Amino acid sequence: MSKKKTGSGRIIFHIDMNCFYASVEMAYEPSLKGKPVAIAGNPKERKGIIVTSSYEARGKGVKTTMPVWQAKKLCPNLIILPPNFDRYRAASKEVFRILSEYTPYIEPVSIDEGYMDVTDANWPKGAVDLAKSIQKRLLNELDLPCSIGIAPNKFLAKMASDMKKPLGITVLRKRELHRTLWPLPVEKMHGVGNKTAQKLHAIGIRTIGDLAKHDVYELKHLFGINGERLKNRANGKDPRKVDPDAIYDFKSIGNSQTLPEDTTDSSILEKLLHDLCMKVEERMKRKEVAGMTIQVMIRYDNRQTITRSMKLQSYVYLKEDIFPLARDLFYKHWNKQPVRLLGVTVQDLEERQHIGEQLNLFTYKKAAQKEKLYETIEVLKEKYGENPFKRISDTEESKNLRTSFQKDFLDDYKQS
DNA sequence: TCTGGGGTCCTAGGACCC
DNA sequence: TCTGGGGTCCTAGGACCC
Repeated sequence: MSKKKTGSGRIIFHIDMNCFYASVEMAYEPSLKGKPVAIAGNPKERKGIIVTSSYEARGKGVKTTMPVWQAKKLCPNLIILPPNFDRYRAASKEVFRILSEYTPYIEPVSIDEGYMDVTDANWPKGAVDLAKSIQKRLLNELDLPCSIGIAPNKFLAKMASDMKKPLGITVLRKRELHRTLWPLPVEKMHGVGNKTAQKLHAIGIRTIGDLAKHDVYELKHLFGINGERLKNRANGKDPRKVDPDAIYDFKSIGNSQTLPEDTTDSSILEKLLHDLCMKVEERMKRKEVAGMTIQVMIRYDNRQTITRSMKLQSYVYLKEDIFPLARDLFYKHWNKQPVRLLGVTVQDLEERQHIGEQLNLFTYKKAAQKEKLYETIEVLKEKYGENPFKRISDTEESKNLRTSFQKDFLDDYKQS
């Protein structure tokens, strides 16, 4: 239903949990309330940056991504807690469970924010009252504060939720944009980061209002398709629907890690690469997906970062498949300089049941043209049953078989 | 003793095909 | 005698967000 709705007359909420990680810790340990609290990693492992902080800490100048030592200088009595992601995930689940009692049209955007299309929510007292009810329940039942933006589309709702924190409820109406949205500096706009802000300033655009009125051709020339989109949003236009299924089609799963210290020791690097592949496998198994592209990221001691990727001939999700490929990619492109961070990502994800069939169809169809491959298929069938291509890499032996099969197959296929 | 880790989307160039 | 133009796929990198 929500997907079919057109741009007119929708009521969209953006729910933004205030200082989410810090608030969850305070709900868990109420004695922390009213104190400057920050969530940060361990500085000894070079993960010591502020992830989130309470308003008390922010008041002293503590900001996200700031190194811990700097934050402590600004706020000596800052209480630093290590992140507890399981706890945050559990809290997030509770939040969305409560939201889903109001409407099924919910699109989670991240662990601590989401959109709701409440156009058809049955709430006779109106949107503001509905927002109050949601806010009150999250606070009473979970001890978690949130801000809510109410607007006719996602962009405006997002901007609205940002305007009053904590515990704000803000309505953004289209006809009032000239006094609500347009006076804001353009860098406050969602989608405008540092680089874009610089470029906009260079052509004389300082406020969102300036952007709303600017020549669309110049914007397109400078920013491509994004230029037109930014102008539209500045004018309160955003056609994106609230899509409850958006969370189900992810495009990639990756893990990366900064080393405790920069190194050129290949045994350390290989071990890290291996651990990363294990984590990726674990997450892919949990989500029951597989992917077709492997990407390795290398960040050097000077913070220069490269990514190198490889498209495969079949879907993978097992560490035994991912690791050798990731290792090859790494050694092929590593320039032997000290490494600061490594990352492994699998892209082009598909649900595993779904691709099982695809893979079979593909292999059978092509193989039928190739006499030589019949032999291989027979061997595989003998060993692994009628469906040899579906999942044959669970043992070392079958993995080798499959790899050589693929290689032969591709060579032949290319010649044909 | 500077700057984590999880993502998405867009662009641009080269290879290759017709 | 020389070389168009469209389309897709793959790869790398950049900008942005939380």
